[in-house]
Order: sequence, then structure tokens, then C-alpha cells
Amino acid sequence: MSIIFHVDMDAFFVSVEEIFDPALKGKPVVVGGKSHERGVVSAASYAARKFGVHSAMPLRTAYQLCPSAIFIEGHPDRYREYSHRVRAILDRFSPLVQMASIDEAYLDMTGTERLHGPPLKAAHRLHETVRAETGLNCSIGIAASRLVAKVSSDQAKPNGVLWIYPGLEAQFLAPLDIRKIPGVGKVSEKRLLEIGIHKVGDLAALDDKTLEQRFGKSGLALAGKSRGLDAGGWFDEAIGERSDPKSISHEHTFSIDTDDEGLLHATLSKLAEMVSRRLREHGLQARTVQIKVRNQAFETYIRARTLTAATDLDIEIGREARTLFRENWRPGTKVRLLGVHVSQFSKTGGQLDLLDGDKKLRWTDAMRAADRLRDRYGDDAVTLAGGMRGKFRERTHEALVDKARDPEPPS
DNA sequence: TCTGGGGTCCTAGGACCC
DNA sequence: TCTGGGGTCCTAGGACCC
Repeated sequence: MSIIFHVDMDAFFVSVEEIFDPALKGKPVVVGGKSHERGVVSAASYAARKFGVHSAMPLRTAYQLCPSAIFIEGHPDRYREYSHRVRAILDRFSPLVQMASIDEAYLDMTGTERLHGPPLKAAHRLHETVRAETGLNCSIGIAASRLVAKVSSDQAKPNGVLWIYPGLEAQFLAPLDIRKIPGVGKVSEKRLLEIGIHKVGDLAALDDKTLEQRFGKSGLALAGKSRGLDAGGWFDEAIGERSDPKSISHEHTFSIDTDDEGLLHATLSKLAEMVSRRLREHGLQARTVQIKVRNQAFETYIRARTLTAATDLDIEIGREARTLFRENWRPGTKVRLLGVHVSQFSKTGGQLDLLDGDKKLRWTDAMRAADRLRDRYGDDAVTLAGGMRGKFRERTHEALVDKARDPEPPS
């Protein structure tokens, strides 16, 4: 019988901000951006939640609900650093740790009793260590499956520990809303409510066949989850080493919708640069380039093309992105968001295209050098001329492009 | 309510091949 | 020529998670 911990940080971003600015403690705080900006809430303090503010809510809505809240942009680098600190602590408790996101992790604690004592005792010690060494609170769910551990950490919030004893999983889950099951979102919830299923217990009482007929593969997974099993998706994978990413993407929402072709092309080039750079950091090359366009009416479409050879070069990904855009954009149509996304990875070091081999090699060298410069002097120290062209055409409010206009001179 | 950014996984149709 | 089935790859869209 496995013993799984799910460790989930409480109001993570807000709590990290409080460490750097203790005056925020106890106040309504919203992390995500300024109250009038385009954007959504990344995290809200418990004081802000009392006003109905929650994550994923538009910032403007949050402001209407709680005008007195303190709105902050946030510091992703700080969150990453604290996430690493937490992870380092978790590593001392089990050799099998998997970060599921920046603020939550699974630990396989099976067989650690000799070292750490029974599960509840180990969990309290873990909780106390995290608290003492980082100043952050977390909640811990303990169960025989990842799914139940996750649901139980959620029930334990804030700042609690909850152990679902083996055999009591179904009893624990039955009275909960179906929405508490990871994987059941707005859409599935609605479809389930329509057929009279409100609680996890209703779901568990249904036979697998019916669920599979109505919901396909995910219906079958749902049946398993309702009984506390790790069914489907990455839930039934072993806790352990992280694998390589399957896709890398960057996107940008303009603060004002735009039809300025120069700005649109410059933005695509910049996004392609950011994507290529991360590709090279991972030692990966991509074969499929995809763009995402969202228009003024918030309609979103995706266009993709698969190349004959994988690449990690700014020029190739940028060129493909701009071509895809040109083929699908009617001039004069205002654009709200642009994105560049790559997938179908292979490890770097593969065959170079015979014809372009030499040219490609020189570009590869140039890009490595550019990466080193960016490491030293910041992201905007080096920008491809093609990406710059449009940026000078017209004044813009986009920070993304503004920053590139006057790069810090390498000293 | 006026809706971010970075991911994963699933579905479905069409092309193409055997 | 009115016609099968399976496998793989590609594209597009969407649900969901933090």
C-alpha cells in the first residue's frame, strides 16, 4: 500500500510577497497586475478572497469587488526561488519527489516509516520544517493515491494536514461536489449536473459503461477517480524524474488591440526569439511551429506547419510564424493576442540539412553567442534586426517592444 | 465579469499508405 | 467502378490545471 503526500503551498505568490513586504500581511492583496490592466488574478490573499476575489478572475472585476485591495504585478523570479527552496526540503523527506507546478508537489513516502515515523508525524515534521526554513505555510494531504492526496490537501486548507486512511477513500469523496475532482472543470460539471450528478458519490454509483458512452475515455477515468483511483492522464504515472517538455510557447496580449503590421510582425519575431532560446536551453529542436491569434471579438484560432527538419533557430521559427500569420490575417483586422508555440521535439545534435548545412552552422554559433550575451546583460541586449524593424515605425505602449527599442548597452 | 500565460491531454477529420 | 479496413501523420480546436 502506497503512502503519497500532496504538499500544496497556501496562497503561495501572496505569501512570498509578504516575506519581502511584511506590511502586506493581513491585507487584501491581489497578485497579477494593476487594477485597470488587461489580465487576471494570479493569486489573492485570504483577506481579498473574503470579498469574492479569486484566481483567474479579471483584474478589473477584482477591483470592483475590492477597490481597497493592493494590486501587485508579482515577482516570478522570487516564486521560482522559493519553489526551489521548498523542493530542497522535500528532497530530504523522500527520494521520490515530483513538483506538479511551482507551488505543489507529490512525495512518495512509502517505506520511509523507519526514518520519519508514521505518516501523520512525518507530515507534521515536514510542515514545520517548511514553515521554519522558508516562512511559508502549506497544506498536506496524505492518501494511498495521488488523486485522493490532492483532494485531501485541498480539504485541509489552509495550513492543515489531512490523512485519508486506506479503505475510507470512497466515504471521504462521496459528499464532495464533483467539481472537486481534478479534471472536472466548468464544462464537465455542467454536463454532469444535467444528468443529475451533483456529488462524487452520485458519480461512483453510476456504472462505467454509461460514463464511457457519454464521456468517452475521460468518462472511464472519471469513474475511477470517483472511487479514489489514479485513473488516466498523468495521474497514473510514477512519481519521479521529470521528463523533457512536450511543447514550448510564448504569447502576448496587447494592452490595446492593434492592426499595425509592423508591430504585429515585430511581436512575432520577439516571441519566436524567446521560444528558440528556451529550446536551446533545453537542448531541443522542434519540427512543428504554431501561431495563435486572438482578435478583438476574443475569437482565437491556431495555425500550424510541420517543417521537414527540426530547428532551434530564431530566424527559422520566426520566418515560419510570420508566414503563417501573413497567410491567415486580413489587413485591417485588429489583433488582441499573438502567440508562438513549438512542438514535436528531438534532441539537438541531429543531422544538419545538407544543402544549408554551412549557413545553419554559422547561425547556430551566432545564436549561442547571443544567448551568452543575454545571460550577462539581460533579455533585451540582443535583438535580431528583423525583429526590430517594425518597432521603430510607430509609438507603442507595449513594454515588450519598448524595452527592445533602447537596449541596455553591454558595458 | 470583459476575459493572462505556460503547460498537458484528448478528440476528430482528412491525407496517405498498404 | 460507389468500394474495406487499419495505421500513422498532420491540423485544428477545446477542456483543464496552476
